[in-house]
Amino acid sequence: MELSKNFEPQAIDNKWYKHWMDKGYFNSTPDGREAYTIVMPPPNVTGVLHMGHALNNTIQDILIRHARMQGKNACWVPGTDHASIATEAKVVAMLRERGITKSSLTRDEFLAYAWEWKEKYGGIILQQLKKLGCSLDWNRTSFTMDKDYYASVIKVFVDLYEKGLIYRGKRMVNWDPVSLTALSDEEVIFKDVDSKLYFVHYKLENGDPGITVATTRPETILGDVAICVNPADERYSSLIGKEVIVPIINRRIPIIADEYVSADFGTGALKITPAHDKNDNMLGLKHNLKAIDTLDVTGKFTAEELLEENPSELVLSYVGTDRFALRKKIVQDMEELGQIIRIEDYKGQVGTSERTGAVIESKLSMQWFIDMKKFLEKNPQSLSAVMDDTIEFHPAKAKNTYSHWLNNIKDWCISRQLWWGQRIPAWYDEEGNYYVAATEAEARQQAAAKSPTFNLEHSTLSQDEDVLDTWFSSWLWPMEVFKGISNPGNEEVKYYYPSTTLVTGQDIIFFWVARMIMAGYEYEQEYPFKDVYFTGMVRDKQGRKMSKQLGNSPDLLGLIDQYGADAVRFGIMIASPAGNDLLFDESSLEQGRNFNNKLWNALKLVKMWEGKQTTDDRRPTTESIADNSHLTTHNFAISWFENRLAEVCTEVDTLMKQFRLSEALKSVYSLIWTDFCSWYLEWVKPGFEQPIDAGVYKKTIGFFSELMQLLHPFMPFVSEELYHQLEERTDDLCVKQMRSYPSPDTPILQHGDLLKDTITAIRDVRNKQQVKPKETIVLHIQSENKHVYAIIESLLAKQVNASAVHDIFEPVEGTVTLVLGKDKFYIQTPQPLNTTGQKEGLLKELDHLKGFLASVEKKLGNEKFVQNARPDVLALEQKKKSDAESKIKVIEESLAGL
RNA sequence: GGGAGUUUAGCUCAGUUGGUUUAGAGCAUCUGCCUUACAAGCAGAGGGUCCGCGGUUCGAGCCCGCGAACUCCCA
Repeated sequence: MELSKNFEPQAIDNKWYKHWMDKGYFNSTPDGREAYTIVMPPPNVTGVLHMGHALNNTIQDILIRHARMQGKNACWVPGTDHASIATEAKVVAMLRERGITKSSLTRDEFLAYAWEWKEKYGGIILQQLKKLGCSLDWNRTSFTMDKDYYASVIKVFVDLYEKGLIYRGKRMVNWDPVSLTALSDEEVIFKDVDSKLYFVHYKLENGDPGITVATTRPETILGDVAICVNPADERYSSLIGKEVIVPIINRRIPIIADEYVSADFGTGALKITPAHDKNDNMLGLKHNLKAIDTLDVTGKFTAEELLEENPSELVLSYVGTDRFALRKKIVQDMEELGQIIRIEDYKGQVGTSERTGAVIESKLSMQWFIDMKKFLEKNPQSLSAVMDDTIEFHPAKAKNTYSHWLNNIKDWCISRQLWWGQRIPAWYDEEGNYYVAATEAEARQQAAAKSPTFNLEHSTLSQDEDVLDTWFSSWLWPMEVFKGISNPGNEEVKYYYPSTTLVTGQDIIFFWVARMIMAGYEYEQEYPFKDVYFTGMVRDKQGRKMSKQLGNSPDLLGLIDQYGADAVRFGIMIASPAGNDLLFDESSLEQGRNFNNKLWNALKLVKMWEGKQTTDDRRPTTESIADNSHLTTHNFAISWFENRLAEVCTEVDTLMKQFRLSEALKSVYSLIWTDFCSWYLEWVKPGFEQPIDAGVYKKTIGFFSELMQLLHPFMPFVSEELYHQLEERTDDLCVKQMRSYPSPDTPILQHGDLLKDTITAIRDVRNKQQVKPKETIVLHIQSENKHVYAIIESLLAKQVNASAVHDIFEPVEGTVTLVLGKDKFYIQTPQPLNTTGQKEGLLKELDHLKGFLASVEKKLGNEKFVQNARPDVLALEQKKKSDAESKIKVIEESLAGL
């Protein structure tokens, strides 16, 4: 069969993915083998495949394929996350395009649209992962809103409520006035903004001048309940305890003192608006101040809580004005009253919604919370397991971040004012009492038992309108994908839980990793995963985050079409150590494609030998060449590569265990390209039109196959294809088990290094002497290790195009001298010598050696070093000295001969 | 404002309790090659004040202190 000029991945990728699926290689069921489990971080149903997913899932696929080839029962679970806020926003936007507003729909009608949307777009990302070659057990695909999953989330809520770990309370939340929901601190992004600092004067009751405060938010002034100064601030000590009048609304408020206020910011006086600022709220609670809310849920002015103060017409005219317009209006009105002293430019920060971009309002709101301190006290292993490496973080430095968060943990607000998600299982009676239960029927039973006015037949209960935070469902993911919550103790969860490795982004270490660990200890009394591999952020080559706004996210599917999935995987992995950001550059994909092509061409070379084999009985068989004394040209090459392969396999195994995947790939890459293609294949390659030894051919096919196996976890498609191209097979590489490798034979590897170094050095001489590739040289070797050169001599001659090699004991006149270690080479070239270049080279080398020798002698001349250094270090330094001295001698001799 | 991390060749990164030849790799660069697997290639080469300053030590890229720049997290 004719092989194409270059490797063409497109047809091959699809063919093999289908074949693997047909064979069911990715499916896992519990058996007697050790399980290797990964639960995929479920992507949002709103997502499309981007570089972050590609990085994350390539890593997981490498780990799972490696485990599968090592005889583990590999199980990689796919799935998606319902992503309340993001999905609801998408659905609302879709409805808006169709001219439908959310408020015109009932909850059920809206949810019907949401499900429709999810069915249509929700699985796209998982389909795209198939293109990347991800070996997922598709039978196990889960979704955080599946029926059982939904029920398990509700079950956990009820359970935690009954354990006293969930409470309901009015708390200051980050309110998004656009999506009309509370956000967690983690969903708020702080941005630097140019704003103004307004200096507002509050008069004393009797109309005398009072106190001036500096504020960035004058629109909240109608909710002011106090002015606060630092008790040590002498400027204001006489005013403490007096009352001032709030402009416009003319409310009398006290001047109080608290050390919280810093005297050197603004005027040193702070207005207190407990309903609209976190710190003010904290001070309000401390000083027993009322909170007066003046903004509604959409951020517009409301006078509802001002009515008992008989507000003026001016105040009432503000009703319905948006907070930013209100700021302008109130400033204008206060300027007219002469109460704005001055306005300064100010650089401040505002919190914005991660999802909608809206400026966040701090707002008092009734929400559901988890008491995280109590939860942690109940499950202290959540922290200790990470700190003592029961759960290992890669890189370990992520432990710092983790412990810092757990040690400063705050209560988790788990309610969201949305419809898409698990609805909070709390039911309210007409008197405002509430009952937490999995079903309404159970809630009714509770109500009947607790409330004398509740009538089981006639009274009605209404369910809480809110849904739970998405993380409140995904923290159960490693358990519930195996039905660990909905069907506790079942065979699957017993087999697969805890999972082996989690691969996720450092950015969700609190949102998700920490909470999964906490939930794992609460419900399975065991950690959810043994190792956590953190990926960094994907950036463009200028180091900018990838984002839609910048338009610097590459089209991944386009890249896969262009370069092939293996090349994309290679490009992503070659430079992304654990925890480091990946600076994505398309040129690394090119490197991957070139690598594919190199493999393809090596295949073409080997296939050329298929029909041109010969057996030579004079040589020892290639199967039994353990004894060095029998080494000849061909079987030295074989023996060397066999040992080199064993060495790298061991190395890769160690690197994989340490999660240094990028380095493991580098090792495989250079083993294939440099050791196999550039050295080994050249060494065993027969001359033009010559046949190859049948034993050598057989060995070469074997090596090539083993290299493909080593490469397979990283580049599954090309390796499977070549594995089948090399020989007719009845098995597939995908599930082929790794063999164990003996420890390599060091002398053979050293001989190989000597051979390679000698070839390179002589080629350098040829280059510098401008010897044409086709011209031959004659080589004279002066060495004490003649038996070593006897083994490698013919390979050496072939690789440097020497017509003859002679062992000699005396320098040869009229030749180029090359010094390597203690060995000397005299190279006879066809042209006259370029002695200047040679002299320069030798002088440079001499200079380097003398400098080196000086540094070693300085060390050895230091009495304290000789006294303190370990004996082996001392011996080494002495060896360095004698080596350098003898090399210098050799070079000086050579120079004298020039 | 608080905390963490990073800084090694033009770029991206290794460098494992301080000593293994006055620092390694890949990519990029330069030179020579259309050598019969591969120009998406082959052969060879050049390239570093290990961020700066001070300290500990016989010995520092590695340990300690101060400083600089960048990044991330939290407020």
